[in-house]
Amino acid sequence: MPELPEVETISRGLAAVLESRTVERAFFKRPDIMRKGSIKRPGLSGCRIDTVERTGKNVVIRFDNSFSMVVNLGMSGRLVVRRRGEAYEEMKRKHVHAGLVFPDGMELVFYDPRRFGSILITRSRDIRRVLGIAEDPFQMKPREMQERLEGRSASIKALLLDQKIISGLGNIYADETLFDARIHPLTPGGTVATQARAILSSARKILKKAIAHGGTTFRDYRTHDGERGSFQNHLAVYGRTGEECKRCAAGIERILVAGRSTHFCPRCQELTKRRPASLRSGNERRR
DNA sequence: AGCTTCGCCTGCTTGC
DNA sequence: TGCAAGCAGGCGAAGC
Repeated sequence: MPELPEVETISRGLAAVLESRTVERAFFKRPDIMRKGSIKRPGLSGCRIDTVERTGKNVVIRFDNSFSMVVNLGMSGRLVVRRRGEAYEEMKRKHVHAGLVFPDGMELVFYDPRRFGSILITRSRDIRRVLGIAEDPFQMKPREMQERLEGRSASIKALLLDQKIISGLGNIYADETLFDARIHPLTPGGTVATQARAILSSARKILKKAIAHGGTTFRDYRTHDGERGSFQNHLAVYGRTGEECKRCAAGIERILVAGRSTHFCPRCQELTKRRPASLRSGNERRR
């Protein structure tokens, strides 16, 4: 489940290994992993990798011929650099969907068993615009975040997961952010618009810490080296259903919000103010 | 348009 | 032990 910290970790690792390398050839084995709007047959042979960076939850590899390869890892996707053919010793061949081969015998492999991931090749430099996603928590101004929340009746959890509102957060870090900000996940976005600054600052704090730990590995996520992250040992609520809240010792609860399992402390993140019925969403009932 | 649910996909876990 | 059902979830599509 690569979210911003995991993708940042992968991108940094790849940047160190790939930047200034020349591509011998590229391969794309499964057409269905290519995102719609992607350039179909990009000429990547012989071009050089300028930079590897992160945009939202995407790894962006920029080439010197103005092409960019945008990789979304979905939830089980991995990008690993290995000696040619070696990737298959640890990963099933049928799940390797694309890759870049380099002249010195190394290759970058895109592996994704669940195939929720995708690849987009574009000539545009504005990746966020091509993907239709918003700034991430490090880029977004509190004022902008506030405007995006104002008048919204959807739960703050659903809005934090919406990459068009703010990018980079997934299920884990949305829960962790709301715990830190002491906001109940079912709170309608509009009612916490004025807390935009606090939400952003919580998100940044959590994300920074997670990046410092190399991200969170529950099962699938690995760095470009195949290493695990360690932030799962520092999570306050995610995956801790029934365990004690680290702040108040109440039992962490798990409910379904926006179709996602959602973890929170019922005491620290109380749904306090009663809002007008017109703002109340239909599924505030706990399931 | 806003909001919510669904379905894609595989592999691990749970329960009978 | 074996097998089916349940679950995980990013994201786009469909439905309300």
